[in-house]
Amino acid sequence: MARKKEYIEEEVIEKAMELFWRNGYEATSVRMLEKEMGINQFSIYSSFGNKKGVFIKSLACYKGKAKLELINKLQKSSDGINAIKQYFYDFIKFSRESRLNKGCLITNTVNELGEKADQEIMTEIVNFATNVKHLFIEKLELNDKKTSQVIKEQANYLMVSLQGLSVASKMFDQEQLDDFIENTFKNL
Amino acid sequence: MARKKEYIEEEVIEKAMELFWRNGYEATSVRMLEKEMGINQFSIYSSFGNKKGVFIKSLACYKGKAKLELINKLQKSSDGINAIKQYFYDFIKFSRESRLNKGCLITNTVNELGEKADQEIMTEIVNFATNVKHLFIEKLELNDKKTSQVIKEQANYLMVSLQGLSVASKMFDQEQLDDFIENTFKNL
DNA sequence: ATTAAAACTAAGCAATTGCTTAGTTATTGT
DNA sequence: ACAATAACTAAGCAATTGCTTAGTTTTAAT
Repeated sequence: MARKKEYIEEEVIEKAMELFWRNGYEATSVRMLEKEMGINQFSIYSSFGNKKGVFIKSLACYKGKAKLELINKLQKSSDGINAIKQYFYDFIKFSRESRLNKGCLITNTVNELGEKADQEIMTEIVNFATNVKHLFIEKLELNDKKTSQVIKEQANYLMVSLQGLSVASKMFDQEQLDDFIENTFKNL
Repeated sequence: MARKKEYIEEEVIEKAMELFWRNGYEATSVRMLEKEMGINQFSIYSSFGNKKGVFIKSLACYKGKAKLELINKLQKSSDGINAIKQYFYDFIKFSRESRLNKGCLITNTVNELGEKADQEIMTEIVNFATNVKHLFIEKLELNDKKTSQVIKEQANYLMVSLQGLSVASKMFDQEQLDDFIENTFKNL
C-alpha cells in the first residue's frame, strides 16, 4: 500500500560518489547532487537522511568500485611485491578522468577534513585504509625472508607512498609518477 | 592628507594564512578571516581585492615562513641526501599543530582545488614546488656518482614522497611516519 | 472502489556565502 | 582652521547553503 521508488539507491549513489570524488565534500552542494543523481532533494533526504548520509554511502560505493577494479586483482595475485607495484600503476588508471586524476576519494577526504572529520566518516576512512594495509602485509609476507618488523615498516612506507601518489597525480605528469613508482619499489 | 592604516598587512596576512592552512580555501569564509585578521571586511577588500587576493598573499607568506624555518637550513647544508632526510623530519615539526598535523599548505591546496584551481593560484603552487625540487636536485648532485638521469628520477621520487608525508601526517602516528621516512631514504 | 502509506513536486525556510556601499572618523598639506 | 583624502564602521546586497514542508500522485491491501 505505497508508491514505488522511481530510482535505485545504489545507482544514484554512484553518481553522487563521482561528484564527491571530483569536487570534494564541502564543494559538493545538495543542488549539485540533486542534478547529478537525477532525483529531488526530498528523495535525497528521505533515502539518505542528510548530506553526510549521502557521503557515507558514497564512501561505501567507492570501496565497492575499488574492490572490483583494483583490490580483487591484488588479492588474487601471488606475485608479492610486484603485485603491489602493479596496484600502484592500476591506481593511476583507476583515478584518471580525462587528462588529470581525481586522486583517491579516501585520501582526498582525509586531506580536506583532517582531524575535524565527523566520527562516522573517520571510521569509514580508517576501516578502508586498514584493509589496504593488511593486504599489503599479506603480499609482503609472500617473501619469507622478511621479519614481521620489516614487513610492518614496509607496509607503513607503502601506505604513505600511495597517498603521495594520490595527491601528486593531480599535478604531476606520467613520467614523474613513473619515476616515483619505480624508485619506491627499488629495494623492497 | 589621509588617515593611517590601523594594521600591518604582513601581520594580518599571517593570521589569514594560518586559517587557510588549518581549514583549506573554500572552508575559510570571509567572516572567519575578518575575525582572525582582526580587521573589517572593508579593510580586507581594500587591501587585498577579494578572497582570492588574500589567499595569494597567504601563499606568499607561507613560502616565507617555510623558507625561514625549513628551506634555508636545507640550502645551507652540504650533507647531501641526509640533509633532505632531515628536511622531511623538519617538515613534520613545521606542520604540526597540537597533536595532529596541518600538512603542507601547498599540497593541501593542490589536493583541494586540483585542476580547477585558478591560474594565479596554480602559478604560485608550481613555482613553489619547482623551487623545492631544484633544491633537492642541488643536494642530490653533491653525490658525484649519480648521473643526471638518476638525479632527475630521484628528485621526482622525493617530491611525490613529500606530498605523501603531508597527507599522511594528518592521520598517521609518528611511528608510521618514521617508518616511511626511513624506508624512503633507503632507496637513494 | 476506498483508503492508507509512501514517493513525488516545488516552494520556502533561516543561515551563510563573497562582496558593496552609505556614512563617519582620523590624518595630513595648505 | 580648513579641505581633501583615505581608513574606518556597520548595514545590506543577491546568491547559495543544507534542509523542511505543504500539497499532489502513485501504489497496493482491503
